[in-house]
Amino acid sequence: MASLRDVAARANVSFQTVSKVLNGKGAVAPATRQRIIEAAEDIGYIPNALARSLQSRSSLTLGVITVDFSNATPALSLVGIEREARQHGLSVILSSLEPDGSDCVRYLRVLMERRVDGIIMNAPAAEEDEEVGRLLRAGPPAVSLHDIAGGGVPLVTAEPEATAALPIRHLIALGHRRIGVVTGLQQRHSAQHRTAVYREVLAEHGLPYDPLLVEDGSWEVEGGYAATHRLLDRASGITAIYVQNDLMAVGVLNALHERGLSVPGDCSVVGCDDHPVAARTIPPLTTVRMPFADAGAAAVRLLLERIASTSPKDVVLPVSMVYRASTASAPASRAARN
Amino acid sequence: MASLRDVAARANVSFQTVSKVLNGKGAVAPATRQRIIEAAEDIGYIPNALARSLQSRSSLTLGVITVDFSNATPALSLVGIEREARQHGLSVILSSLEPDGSDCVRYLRVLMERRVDGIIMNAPAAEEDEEVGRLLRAGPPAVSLHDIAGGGVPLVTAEPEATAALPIRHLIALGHRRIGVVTGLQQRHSAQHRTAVYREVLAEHGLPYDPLLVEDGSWEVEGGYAATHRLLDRASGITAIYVQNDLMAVGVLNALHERGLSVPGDCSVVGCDDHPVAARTIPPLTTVRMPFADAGAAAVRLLLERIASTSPKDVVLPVSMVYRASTASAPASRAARN
DNA sequence: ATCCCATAGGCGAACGTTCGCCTATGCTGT
DNA sequence: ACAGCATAGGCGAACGTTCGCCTATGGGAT
Repeated sequence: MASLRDVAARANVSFQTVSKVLNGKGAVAPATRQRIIEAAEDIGYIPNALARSLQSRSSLTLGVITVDFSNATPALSLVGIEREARQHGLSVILSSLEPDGSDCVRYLRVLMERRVDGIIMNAPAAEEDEEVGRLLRAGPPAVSLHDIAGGGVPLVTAEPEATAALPIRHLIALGHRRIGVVTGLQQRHSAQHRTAVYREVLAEHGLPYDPLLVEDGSWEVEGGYAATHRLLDRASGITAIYVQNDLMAVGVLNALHERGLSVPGDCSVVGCDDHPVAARTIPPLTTVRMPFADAGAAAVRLLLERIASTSPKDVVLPVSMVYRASTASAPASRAARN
Repeated sequence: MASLRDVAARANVSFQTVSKVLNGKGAVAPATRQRIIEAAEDIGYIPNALARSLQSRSSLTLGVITVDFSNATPALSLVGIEREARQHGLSVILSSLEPDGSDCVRYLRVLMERRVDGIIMNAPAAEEDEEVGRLLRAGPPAVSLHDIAGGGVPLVTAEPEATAALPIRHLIALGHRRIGVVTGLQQRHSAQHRTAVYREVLAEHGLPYDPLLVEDGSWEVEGGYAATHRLLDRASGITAIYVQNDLMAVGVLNALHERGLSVPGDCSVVGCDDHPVAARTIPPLTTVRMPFADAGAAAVRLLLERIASTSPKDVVLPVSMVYRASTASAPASRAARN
């Protein structure tokens, strides 16, 4: 593979002069410049970014550590990150984690060895890992899309209160009083927080909190399906279900359909995320639009600020309700049959 | 940031000896070894992979060029790639493309500058780009998940014939004779090929091909929804629809539901991919299971072979039908109302 | 004719590694 | 007492850049 020296030999100049020309730096005579450019093209010179980074101590690379992105939501964040990084001329090194996040420290180290200019975390599984927190505070500039143990890392989040409060208020306004909840993995802060907000909003409206109405659906379609059956098997009078993501909501709708319950006639369903399929489920799903891709992009911008200066201010992005056909007023007096 | 020299100074040895110890290469006295290891830990030495790669002319990095992976299927391939790469100790540099693939050449060049050890292509938008083909043949070892203009690049694909033939044969066996098709983007080879196989299978069974039964759904939920309405508006007697991916099938099911057509009573639907939601659509979707993640992993393995030797043999992965509730025998004699 | 300065381009050093070769030391066998 | 050899570790070179400084050349002003 050709180097600056090879180009220089062919153009009869020193290799440093070639460097100047190719980077448009120093003063070089037009004729020489032309000769060098032609020589470079002739032998198909391609600069070596490794050597360049070594010397300039900047790799123009971002490291991303992410939860498994088979699911749409982390994939969307990743898309946002990648796109924004690309627009700033940065490459992205991607590391995804085992479900338990146990390999996070190892991959952080790999990123540090590769001298990435910054790190973006989207790995909720590691949100309680103290060692991860330490490394992120000590290592290159970092930004996270979720909590980091010990703090000290700027966060980009979607309004955490509103994310849960909007759909619950919507259901309460429609007259629902017994609202089931299908949660994400309950050890995740986001799931815990959404459930806590659910309780608070109930309390605000003088409604009782019934733990029988809360089931873990583990973020997955099948989890939502199974959780719904468990919920309806053991609790009565449920006229609405708040589902903490749309993927689970697909399972919820299916379970309700299996039980012969109509949505929203017998039971309203509200999801979260505004996943692409949410617009065409049967019925189309009322949900909370989450700015995943925007959050990824915002994380990159925040990271660039952190790299430039050192102002660690968090970013909070707005969420909004998308009203579709899966929610309606609570059935007059009869509860959902179940 | 600490270097080998810093560790060496602290341990009172030459920096090359530190290198030996940290890489477990040369013969070093246990006492010295210990001293060096402690020194390295004390000052928090982290090797510089950039310098290492420069010297060893191997970056332990794979470049991936992918179509936008907001959709589940390319995301799954990417997951497979990343996981397999990780298991081989390789990092992944991710570049996603604009929908038209126009920036492919640019990102290929970036990957070459970064001296990636190999490139994996999953960018159907660039499958006709001659320049991309040239670069891939001339540059570092490459493997692709789709056609490359001019060939010469090993391919990993899912049995292209079976992918379309299985669902069509299934529908014909159920007695369907007028089978609508909702295709992916028609300029994509895979969509073209599936539609061609559809024609062939019809011909095998002595059934006529009616271009009115084929509509472009552009791979997206909304595209599937709109295509279905167009299809049913202009063609009569359709009792089944073959949809070239599950995401569009969600839209198809919704459109049929809107028209008051029951699935599979009035119209059967068969999808493709076995997307996670396919198991819980209403009704659950009969579909073709596509090995996206496996293909990604296989691509990495094939690439490693190519890097080692130079045997460019393609890999073809099996697909299989998943029978669920969206298909049934054709209605006795009456056609679908539409 | 002299001085000055802008322009063009050369050159050494450094970034942090790995690799191969060389040397000093001390131990074994005769 | 000495050849022979294994062991420990030093050292130079190279990987391909960028950067800053230095020098040769030539033209204009005095």
